[in-house]
Order: sequence, then C-alpha cells, then structure tokens
Amino acid sequence: MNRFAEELLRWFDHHGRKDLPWQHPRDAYRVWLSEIMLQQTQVITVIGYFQRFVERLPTLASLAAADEDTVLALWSGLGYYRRARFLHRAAQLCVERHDGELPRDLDALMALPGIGRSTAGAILAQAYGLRFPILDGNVKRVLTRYHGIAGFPGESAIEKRLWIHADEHTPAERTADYTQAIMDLGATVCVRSKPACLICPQAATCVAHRDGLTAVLPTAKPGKKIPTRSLAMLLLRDAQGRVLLEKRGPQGVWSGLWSLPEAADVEAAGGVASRLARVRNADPLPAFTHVFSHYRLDVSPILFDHATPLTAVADGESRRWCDLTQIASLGLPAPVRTLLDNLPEITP
DNA sequence: AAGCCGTGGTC
DNA sequence: TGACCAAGGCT
Repeated sequence: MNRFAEELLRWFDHHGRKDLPWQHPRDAYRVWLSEIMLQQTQVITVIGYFQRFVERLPTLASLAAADEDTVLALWSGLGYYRRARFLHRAAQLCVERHDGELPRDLDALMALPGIGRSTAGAILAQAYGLRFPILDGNVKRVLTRYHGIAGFPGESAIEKRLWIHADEHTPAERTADYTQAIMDLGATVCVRSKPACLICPQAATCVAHRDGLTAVLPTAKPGKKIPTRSLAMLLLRDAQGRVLLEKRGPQGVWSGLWSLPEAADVEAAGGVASRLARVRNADPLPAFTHVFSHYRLDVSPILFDHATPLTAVADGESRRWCDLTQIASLGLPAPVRTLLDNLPEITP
C-alpha cells in the first residue's frame, strides 16, 4: 500500500469519524442517500435530515414508491431541491432496470440522475468496498495542498490532474475506510482556513506545509458579484386560516416545491391577488432578502386577510388552500416556511 | 466553459 | 454586515 494511504489509515483508526448515522448500518441505499444530501452541504446540517428521511423511507423500494411531495417535504430546508427529484427518479430507475438495487458498476451508477463520478466512486467504495477514487471538495483541498497544485480546482485541467492523484492514492485494501478517512482529514484537519498541520499525518511530505502555501491553496474561485432581483409574495388567507399555495414548475429555483403566489412588485400584487381570490385588504409584512448562490432576492410579502376562495382557481394539482397541518407535509422553500411560521393572528 | 441550483454558518 | 464557504451535478 502507498505511504499516503498507510499514514491516512493509521490516523483514521484513532481519529476518524465512525459514528455517522449512515455508517450504522452501512448499506448501499443509506450511503447513496447520504452522498446526495452531502453534496455542497456539511455533515452537521445533513444528520437531522438523513435521520428523518430514512425513518420515513427506510429502503430504496419505499423511496421509489413514495410520491414527490413526500420526498420534497423530507428535503424541505436542505436546498438544491433538484437533488431530491433526481434521487426519487433514480430510485424508480433502479426498480425498473436494476432489480431494485443500486448497480455495482461505475457507468451504470453515473447514468442515474444526480450521480456524477465522485458520488459514484463514493458509493462503490463505501457500500461495496470496490477500489474507486472520489474527488469531492475535501479531497480537492487535501490534494492541492499535498501536491502543491495551484489554480482553481473547478477548472478542468486542474481537476484532471487531481483525479490522477486521487486514483494513485486510493488503496485496494480498506477502500471504504480510506474513502471516509480522506474526507475526515479534509473536514477536520485540512480545513479551509487555519488547517491543523501540527496534528496532520501527512505534514512531513505535504508541499503546501513545507512551502508555507496552506493559506493560498486551494486557489480560490474567481469571484463574481451576483445580481439582485425582487418580487412580491402574496399571502392569501381565508377565514379558516388557510393559505393559498402554488406548486412550482420543474425548472428554475425551488422546482417542485409549494410556494406563495408571486407578483412582479407591490403595485402589481393587488391585481394578481384579485384573480386568485376575492380580497378585501392588503397589509404589507416586513420585507426581507434571501440570498441564493447566484442571485439575491428582495421579497416584499403582502398579507391579504379575509380572502374568499374563487371556484376553479384551486384545482388541487397546482393550487391548494392549505392549513398549517397540510403545510407541514409539503416541501416549502426555507424563507416561505419561515414566513408562514411567523404570520400574525387573523384580525377579526 | 460557465451559469444554474439553497441554505446556514463563519469571520 | 457582506463576502465567502461547505461531501457536486447538469446543461
């Protein structure tokens, strides 16, 4: 076994994370689910979502049989909701094509929606013990430092070099432990700012440590400023306290989630509202800003209390009047859920 | 290649 | 407080 892997596994035996919920029990479905949830998301955030998800949908078969609203409700608040829709579709594809199991084959895994090369490698290594490398954010950080590789790791030429190193270091023995170990090293020792080189098992042979480059590697993503958009969110509430929700389409942000009707701005809100219900008064609620990865959204919520539902508007498919109990079982964007959780009482 | 796609924490 | 960041993949 290569020296890098040996040192890493020795360190892992004493300091690695061995009590993560997807490690006990460690089956392919749970490994897969955890890997999807962990894309661009930290362990501490994922744990609660993972536990609720597997309690409700403990097997691949149960996920495949679930309806989309159930899956999105379990994902609600985690973000990147396309992951959940891909996960759901992939489970159904496994039932159709692979006898209800995740395939043990790299190409077959990567053919499933939401599974790229790194996630496929993680599943093969962790669930099946096969020798496949991974290259996630942790591994990129560790390897750019260890080998002293400058340049943004998202750039294809850099990424290609990193894959070669990732493959070279991955041992044929204890591949599952090694895969967990290199992620643990990145997450707990070789962290972005102020890495703990003093306790790092690779410090003796790490180029960045030797040359004092840990502060500048990995090379930061070239910065871009993001645009700002704005809209009004309409809270139509009837006498029973039910709120009108709309299911968003399959494209764009918050795809497939239930959200509030929208208008381009506050001035246009009254006209939109009157087409959805009979409304009496419009009360502006405190505006807020929600920040996405690629734009900033200024939201002006407007409460239309004592709204009267119009027939033929709420069809149950894409528009529903929902009480608080129903809302809890649907997937909502985080800021919309917060808004609904903090609505003022109905005024008589 | 570069933009799209969430959210909460950190400094 | 705003910019940056954290177990990516798809188009």
